Amino acid sequence: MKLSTKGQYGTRMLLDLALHEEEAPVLLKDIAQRQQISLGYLEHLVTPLIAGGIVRSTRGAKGGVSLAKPSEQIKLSEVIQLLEGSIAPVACVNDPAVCSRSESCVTRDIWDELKQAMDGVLASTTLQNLVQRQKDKQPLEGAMYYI
Amino acid sequence: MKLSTKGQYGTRMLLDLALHEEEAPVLLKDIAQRQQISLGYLEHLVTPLIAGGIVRSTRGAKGGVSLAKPSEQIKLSEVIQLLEGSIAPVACVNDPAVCSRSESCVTRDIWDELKQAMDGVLASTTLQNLVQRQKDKQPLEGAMYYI
DNA sequence: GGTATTGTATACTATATTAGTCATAATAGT
DNA sequence: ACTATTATGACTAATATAGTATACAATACC
Ligand code: SF4
Ligand code: SF4
Repeated sequence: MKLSTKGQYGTRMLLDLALHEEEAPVLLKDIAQRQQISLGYLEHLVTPLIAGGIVRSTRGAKGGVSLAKPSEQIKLSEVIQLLEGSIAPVACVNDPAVCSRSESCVTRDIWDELKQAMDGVLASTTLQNLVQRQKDKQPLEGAMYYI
Repeated sequence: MKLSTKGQYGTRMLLDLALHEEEAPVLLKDIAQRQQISLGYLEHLVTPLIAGGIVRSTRGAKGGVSLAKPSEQIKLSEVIQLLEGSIAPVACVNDPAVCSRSESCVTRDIWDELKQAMDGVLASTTLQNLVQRQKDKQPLEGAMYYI
C-alpha cells in the first residue's frame, strides 16, 4: 500500500507552488531545487496535472507554472487520482467485472470500505489546508517556506 | 496504492479457512482449489501467517492448516501487516529518520492521517466479521461457502 | 519400518512497475 | 534571431511482483 514517488513528489510540488503563488508563474527549476527533485522528473509529474486542469503552464521566457484554480478548490483526492490513478486497493472495487467473484466476495466489501476511508481523508484536504498547516508550522521563518 | 496479491489472496485464504473451521485441519490444496490460487503460491502466503501466530499447521497425513486463535481475535490489520508489511503510504510515517524534511513536512502529516484512516478500517474488522458477512450474503447455499 | 501424505524452504524466472535520464521539439519574450 | 523555458517521447537501470520448480522434513497409517 505504498504511494509512489509520483504522488509524493507531485503533492510536494503543488504545495510548493501554492506557497509561492504570488510569484507565479513559478519556474519548475526553482521548485525542483527547493524540493530537491530532479527537473527532468518534475516535468513528468507536472504533465498529468496540467492535463487535469490543476496547473497552468506558460512556455518560453518568463514562463513557468501556476495553479489553474484557487488552492481551496484543489482537493488532494484529485491530485492523487491524476498522479496515481484510482486509489482503490483492488481493481474490482472500481469495476466488478474484472473478477467473477465480485458478486459474493466479502473481502471486496472491505477493500471498498478501505478505499472510502482513504478517500475521506484525501477529499477533505485541500491545497489551501496544506498551505495553512505549513504556515502554522513555520511561523518564524517569514515567507521562506522551503517545506 | 494497490494491495498486492499477497494481501488479497492471503485474506481470502484466511476467510476460507475460517469458513471451514469445523473441518480443521484444512488442506492447503482444498483452499487452493476453492479460491483458485495455485498451491505453490498459497504455500508462500501461509508461511508468514504461521510465523505471525495466526495460523497453525500440522504436517503429514491428515494434516493441514487451522486458525491458531479464534477468528474474533484475528484483526485484518494484523493480517495485512504480516503479508504486506506496514500499511504506511510513505516510509517516513513510520520512521521520521528516513527523510530530513520530516520535521517540517506537512504532506507527511497527511500521509499519517491516511494511514490512520486505513488502520481504523482494518483494525476494526476481524475474521469473524468477515465470516458473518459472508453468511449473511449467501444464506441460501447452506454450508457451501465458496466465496 | 515403509510409504503415502502433507507442509517447509530455497532457488529460480519472467514480467511489470518504478524512478528516473536524456535528447529534442515547441513556445514565448526580448 | 536569440534565449529562456516548458513539453514530449525514447530510453534505461533497478526493484518488486507473481509466480514455478525442486528438494526436503515431518507425521500418520499400515
Ligand atoms: S476475489 Fe474478491 S477482492 Fe479479489 S478481485 Fe475478486 S472480487 Fe475483488
Ligand atoms: S518529503 Fe515529507 S512526506 Fe516525503 S518522505 Fe520526506 S517527510 Fe515524508
